[in-house]
Formats: sequence, structure tokens, C-alpha cells
Amino acid sequence: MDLNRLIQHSNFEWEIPTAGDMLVPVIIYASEQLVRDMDDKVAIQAVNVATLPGIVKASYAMPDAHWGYGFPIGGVAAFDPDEGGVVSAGGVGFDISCGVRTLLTGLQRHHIEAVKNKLADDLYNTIPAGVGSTGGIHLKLREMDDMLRGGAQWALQRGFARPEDMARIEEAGCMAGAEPAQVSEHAKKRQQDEMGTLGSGNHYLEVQEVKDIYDTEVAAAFGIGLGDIVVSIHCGSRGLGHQIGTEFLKDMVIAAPQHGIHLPDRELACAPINSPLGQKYLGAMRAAINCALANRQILTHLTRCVFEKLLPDATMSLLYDVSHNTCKLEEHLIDGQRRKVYVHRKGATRAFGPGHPDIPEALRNVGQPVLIGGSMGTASYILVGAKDNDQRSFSSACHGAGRAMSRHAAVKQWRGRTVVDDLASRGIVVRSPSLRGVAEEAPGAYKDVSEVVEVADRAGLANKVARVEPLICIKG
DNA sequence: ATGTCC
Repeated sequence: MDLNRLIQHSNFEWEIPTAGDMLVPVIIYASEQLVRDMDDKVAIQAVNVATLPGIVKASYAMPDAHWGYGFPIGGVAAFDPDEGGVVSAGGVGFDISCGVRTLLTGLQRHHIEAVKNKLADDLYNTIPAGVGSTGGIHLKLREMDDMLRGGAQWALQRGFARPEDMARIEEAGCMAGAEPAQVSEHAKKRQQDEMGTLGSGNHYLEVQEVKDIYDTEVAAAFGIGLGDIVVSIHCGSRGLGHQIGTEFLKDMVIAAPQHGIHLPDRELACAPINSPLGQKYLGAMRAAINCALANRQILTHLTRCVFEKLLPDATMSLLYDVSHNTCKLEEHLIDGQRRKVYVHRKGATRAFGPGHPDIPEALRNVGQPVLIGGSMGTASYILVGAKDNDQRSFSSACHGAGRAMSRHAAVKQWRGRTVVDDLASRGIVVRSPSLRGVAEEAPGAYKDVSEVVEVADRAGLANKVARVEPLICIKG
């Protein structure tokens, strides 16, 4: 990205001032190096977002921002429904409510070493992974509606959760306002056999070791210490969310002129929040959020079953579950006024700071856990929402490393077998149904997550608590 | 991300 068009406010904050059709400025949180390396398309897309009706304050880009469908991935934008604000299917993305959850095991590395390969095999054999993977759970259409309304709370009723898990999930495990009736039968049918499956791409389940602690006090509140073993699960709403995104994108493009909306890019398809189509999308999207929450909950259950057999002393309590592709109604302080706005986070993590009422009581004084997944074979980070970050990007942080190379380019550069062998030589066991998938996700195809996290910390979005590194990776 | 093209 060309630095000449940017105004630098600090070491980690850059502005593209309001001009032309823009209603608000663009604010990018990044180091000079990350801004230089950022695709020009991030600037173009963030500027396009800044032209959408009802946008408030600014169109934001996180340090891991990269080119996406319509909105940049790593984009955050909030809209006021009373000022003609819109909701955008492209602003949420296709993998609705894709997210990460981390489980604490109460175990240390030496507990794992002796059974590492067996643990990897058992996890791989228990957790369906890969494109089109199906699981042992098959829901009737009527049961689908219950699941889409209830999320992880539904999973609790079905025996896939512990009651105490609920407080550790955004929205206490159930996204209110979900409307299964707005989800097409086709979308439901695609998902009927996919509950409790990992999917493909950058989705994974990892057994990780805590390798570094940056904030002892917060780490203690989170229940993590050096050398601890944790399990992280990264996945989303599978075929259902994708189908909802596809259908509403099409409908929103067609309806835009009727709503008097000029789209600078048809991929930015959106509808007024206060319109029948906008409301239908919100109802369907919230149902997809519940689908993702239920899915990660079932994967948690399967993981617990494996550990219970092999490592019965493992505690397997849930630290937290974050979503990073959502649009949520939240109250924020905007120009001195508390206003309710619809915050789009696409490839961005909610990161409420200390004291926020939506953080579980046990963690309220320290802040919301922010789980940042790395790429396969690399470190992941646990952060905490920074104090006063409401004034920076509506309490949002980055979500991961972000691709540095296309899947196509990655497959040309690496062979899956070599990647698996290289990781094995470093003590990381990878199990995947697809060697091509492994090549696509080669560590070198991603940016350095450490730099992205460092910038999120220093920009005051979320603060570093711990770094974890994988021992086992189940890859879709 | 995705029954990697209805």
C-alpha cells in the first residue's frame, strides 16, 4: 500500500481521510511494515465500505487485513439503523461465525508426550475433517430449526456440553433473534449431516503447549500457566453459513436499487437494517451463528470423549469461544453519545475490555479472552481485550495471521508430504485427509502471526497474555 | 470458507 495517501496518527494508526463519496474516514491499525505489505485492495475495499449508508465513525482495518469478498478480511464497520444504516452479507462473509475456542486440559507436556501419536490418531478418527465431511449426527429438518434457534444451548440439552461452558461463549451460547424460517431449506439440507465436523481450509483442531506468558495476572485469571496443554478448535457454520451468504448476496444485489443504494462494488451488496430484506438476513445470519456455536460445542464434546479415554485426568474446561465473522447489535460510545449500532466484524474478533457487562463474571475485571489462531504449525496467541478499546474499532482486534500467498501459489511451491515431514521433525504431528490441503495451508503461505499480534497489542486493541505452539494438528 | 462449477 502506498504510504503517501495516508495520514499517520501514531506508530500503529493510519488514516485515509474522507474524500469523494466517503462518509467517514478509513482507519488502519498496523505497523509501517504491515501497511507497506498490505494489498492496495485493502485500501480500495475499506474506502468502498466508508461510502455505505449509515456508517458511523470510520471504516476500520485490523493489522491482519487482506483482500476479501467486498469488505476486506480484517474489516470492522458499524452502522446506525436510524440513519439508513445497512447490513451487508459480504460484510459478514461466507463462513458466518467462523471462530476459535480454547479448552484448558489441566495437563502438562509430559502427560501428552507418551501418548502423542495415539492421541493424534484418536482425535483424527473421532473428528470428521475435510471438504464435505459428515459426522455421526444426523438432524431432521425440524431438529435443525431447534439447533438454529438454540446454538450451544441446544447442544447442552442434547448432552454435548457442560452447563458451565455456556458462560464462556459469546451471547452465553445462544444468539438471540435467530429466525430459522429465514434459512432456506437448501441451506438446512446442506447442514443436516455436517454438525460436529471440522470442514477444510484453515480450519483445525490443535493440541497446544503454552510456551510463553506475557501477563501473569491475566493468565492466572484465565487459568493458564507455562507448559500447560490446551486444545484449540477453529471452525464455523460449514455449508449452512456458506449457502445463506450466497443466497442473500444475490438478493441484496438485486434489491439495492430499490433501496436507493449505489454499490461501488457489487460484492458490497447490502440492505437497510430497517428493511424486510435486512431483517430477513439478520434472522438467517443469527441462525448461522447458532449453527457455528453448536458445531464448535459438538467438536468440544468429541474432543472431551477422546481425552476421557486416553487421559482421564484432563479437566477440559472451556476458556472461551470467539466468533470472527459476524454482525452484532452493540452499544458504543460515539462522539460522546452512547448509541446502538450494528457492528460488522469480518475476520475480526470482538475484544471487550475490562468491565464490559457481556464478559463472564469470573473474567469481567480482566477483560474478554481474545483467541488468535495461527496457521498450521505456527504459534497461536491468547490476548485480552484492551482497556478503553471502545474508542478504537468498536472493541475489535485481529483474528489471525492472514494469507500471504494464494492457495494456488502455495500448492505450486510446497508438497503436502514434505510439509507434514518437516513439521514432524519439529515434533508437530499433523493428521489430515488431504495432502493438497496441507500444501495450501503450509506455514510459509501465511504472514507472521507474531507481528500481527504485536501490533494489536501496541495499538491498544488487545493485549498479549500467552503464546501457544502446536504439538498435534488435525487439519481439514 | 465452500457438495473448491448448477
